[in-house]
Amino acid sequence: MAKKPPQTNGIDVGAFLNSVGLQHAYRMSYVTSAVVAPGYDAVKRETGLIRGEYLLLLCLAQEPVLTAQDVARMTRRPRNSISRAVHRMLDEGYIDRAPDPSDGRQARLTITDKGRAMQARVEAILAVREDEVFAALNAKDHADLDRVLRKLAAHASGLAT
Amino acid sequence: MAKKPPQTNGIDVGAFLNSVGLQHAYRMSYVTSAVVAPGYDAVKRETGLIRGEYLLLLCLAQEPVLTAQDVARMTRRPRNSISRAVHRMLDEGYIDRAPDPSDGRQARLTITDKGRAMQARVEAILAVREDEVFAALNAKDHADLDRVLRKLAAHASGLAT
DNA sequence: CTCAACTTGTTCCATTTGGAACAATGTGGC
DNA sequence: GCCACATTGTTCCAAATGGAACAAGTTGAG
Repeated sequence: MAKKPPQTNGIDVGAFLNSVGLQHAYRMSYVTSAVVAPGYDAVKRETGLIRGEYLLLLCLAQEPVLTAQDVARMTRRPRNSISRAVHRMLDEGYIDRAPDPSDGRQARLTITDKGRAMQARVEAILAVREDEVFAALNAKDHADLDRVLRKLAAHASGLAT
Repeated sequence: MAKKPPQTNGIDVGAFLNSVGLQHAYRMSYVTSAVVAPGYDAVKRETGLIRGEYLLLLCLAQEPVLTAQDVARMTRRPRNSISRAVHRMLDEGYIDRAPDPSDGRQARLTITDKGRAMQARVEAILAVREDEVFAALNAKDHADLDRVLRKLAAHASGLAT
């Protein structure tokens, strides 16, 4: 089944993207949209979780203990979004929260088994779309992209929010 | 003035990003956030334009004539967002609209001189943040990233919305 | 020609989003 | 010890967002 060509009124989106004045940002943003937005929609449709919520689970699946603030910084999302997500994930039993004995302001968040199961489900959903988009790359492309993105992510994490 | 290290409670965001299970998507999304979100905020603060609005201008700066639908596809944004943007940009005198004589449903959008001036201003604002983030890359990184992103963008433009 | 199916642009509405202010707690200079 | 200042998590609220339904227009099969 042939794919409909990405043309509209003679506008070729791919060609357009290759002529934008900004260096990489627009193209990167476009590709990100193509991966993240449909993945986000699929996760929401299939699990009911919204972005801040599954990001919280993904973070807690990587690090055993985090504060809400940690998650906010790791995901570059505002604190109040994470705060809401924490409450909903607590209600669902996907995470636990315990006051930090050494700092009364913050709470230590951990993922539950139920939460870990949901996180695995979410990652599987996200991986489908991701694989579709990155299927265009060969081994060298993958390696190069990986190298550059690691460098960029490390650098960007030091920049102001 | 030294930059505060990107650490919080022992969580190194850069290291975290390099351990995420998803292949490229999360890192790419993170870097995109680091470029696009602050750029978006800066544009909004300095010009009052929101995302759909300046994307519309950027598109029209590249292609002399577009329909609202073209812009929606090029930017992967819903049509109603573009519709709103068109009305506001018309009110501001940044674009013109003329009915398409060959198809009564659609309208031909073009950018005005005033719009082009604003678009240049927006691109300058966006470039500042972009340069900051991509400053971490050397010439080979740039070339590799460019090559891979072009490939990805071309491929993604053929995928479903 | 006719009618069903489709496309464009729009409005309506519920949800998501994030800035700002806030209380509670911790920190550091003196 | 005390007090100004910073930090965490929260609530409130206005704005942005995107799905759904819609009218107007176009297309194509028969």
